[in-house]
Amino acid sequence: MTEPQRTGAEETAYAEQLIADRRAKVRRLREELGVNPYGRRVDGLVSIAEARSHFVEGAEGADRAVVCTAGRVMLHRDGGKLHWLNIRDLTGDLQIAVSKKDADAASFAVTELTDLGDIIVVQGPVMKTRTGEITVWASRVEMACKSIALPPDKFHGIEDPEMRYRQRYVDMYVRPEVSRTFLVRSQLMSSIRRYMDGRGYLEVETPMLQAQAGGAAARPFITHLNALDIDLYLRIAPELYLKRLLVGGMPRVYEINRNFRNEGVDRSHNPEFTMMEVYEAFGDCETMLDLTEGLIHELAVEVTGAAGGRPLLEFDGRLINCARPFARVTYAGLFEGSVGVSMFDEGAVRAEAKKRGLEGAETKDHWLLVSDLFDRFGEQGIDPARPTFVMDFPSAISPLTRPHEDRPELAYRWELFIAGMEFANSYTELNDPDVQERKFSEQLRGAAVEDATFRTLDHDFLNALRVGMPPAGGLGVGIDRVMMLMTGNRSIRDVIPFPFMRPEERT
RNA sequence: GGUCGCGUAGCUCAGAUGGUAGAGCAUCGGACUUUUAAUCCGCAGGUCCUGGGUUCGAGUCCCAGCGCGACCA
Repeated sequence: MTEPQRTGAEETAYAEQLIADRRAKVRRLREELGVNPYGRRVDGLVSIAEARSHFVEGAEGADRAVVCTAGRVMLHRDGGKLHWLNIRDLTGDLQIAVSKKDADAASFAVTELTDLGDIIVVQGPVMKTRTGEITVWASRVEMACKSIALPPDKFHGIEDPEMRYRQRYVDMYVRPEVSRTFLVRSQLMSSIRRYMDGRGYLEVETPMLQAQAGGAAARPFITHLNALDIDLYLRIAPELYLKRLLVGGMPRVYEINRNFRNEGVDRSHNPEFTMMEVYEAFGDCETMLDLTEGLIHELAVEVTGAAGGRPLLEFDGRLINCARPFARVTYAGLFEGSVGVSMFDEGAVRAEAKKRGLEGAETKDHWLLVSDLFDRFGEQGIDPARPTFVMDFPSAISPLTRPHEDRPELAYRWELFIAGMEFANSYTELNDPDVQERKFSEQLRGAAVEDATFRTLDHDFLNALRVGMPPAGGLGVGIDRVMMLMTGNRSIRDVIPFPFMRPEERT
């Protein structure tokens, strides 16, 4: 580590001067105009979209609708005795004209002290200018909040991706499509819950602080409980607790919440991410497949408006057809097609792994090599433009999954791939406590040294299975990725309002 | 982890071959009652990411580091 770098937290003398200019206007509003630069409660406000909707073609004078609306100042054209402003809220933009003749004197004085980034309240009739722009011809203007921060370029906005994510609150008003994404995300979250609730699934909440981080193969974050002086893990998956609820007698449960994985940060991975997990007693992975296909299809129909037809989502430069049924391929078939050898042939798999320069081609477990090869090359065999279920994963890499009766190397497990990303993962759950215990132990032995510290046998979970869990289907859906697909954003950072960022160093 | 690219005014960006650091927007002062990235006149604004090196001279070339991004493993 060397000297911390200079950051945007420090201001140059010039930036300080620009801010001082803005602070001076705060003072002038107070001292010269007797106006509170930070506003007051306003009743009867309408959104900008609603204000625009009140425009009546041909209406003159008193026939014009008078509205009261508010927004952030995006543009300000000072014409001396006539000011033009463009304001913005979540619903859109609106032009405001403030004429010295038609606005009251206090309002006009406030307008003269209005800068880009301020939030103003405007009242007046809705009309159209001679160039056809819907405009509120202000009779009254109030300062709702004076902004003393320096606004970004009025035309280019913020271009630096880092600053966009760090100052998302600026990014959101500068780029309407950012706010729109979060709006759609919010609506789709409701839709997902409606879909699940409508099918009789109960939404539940299970621990995020766990003494053992189980239910997935991932490195956990470690935290500390002072009261007991013990380390705890942030959960990597809710699976083992949701299954306990099945043991307890809940027939259909789901949880939508954050999981935490101490791994890479890139375009499709955030350290904390939102998953939906679902368990259904007396179901299996086919039950979950129907549920998943229906959900993705329904959401796609909702965002495209393609009622019942073929919802086509534009993503990463291609159209993705979410019409049912989705494609199905087998893991073994995909493996053989992409890698060129049968995954069941250990010798051939090792030879191929060596040829392709994989680590541990001679020493690693056969099925771990298969998994490595599949992750690296197998997914290339999937048509990215078609949602595709990859069926029948190897048992050896699916420790919580029931094996096929007639072919125990294969498990009743599938994953859903769309546009080269994994969207969902589902099992027919293993409910034989003895097989489960054996598989956990095998997995522990196979774990790398650094991972072994996190992998301990969850004895209470095994006890729950001994009490008895009904046969069940289980499902995990990566909600952030669903949102990427549905909103057409290629980066997970664009569907998470505040994605993880390296903390800024301050000197 | 690897490769490539980027880092210059508050913001967005130019700065061939090394030779006094530029524009637009924003700010500040002035003009303007139908503008819409308003326009016009004027002023001001710089740790060229950091450190080292080569050179008479480095924003520019070299080395190292930091940060960000893209692609790849």
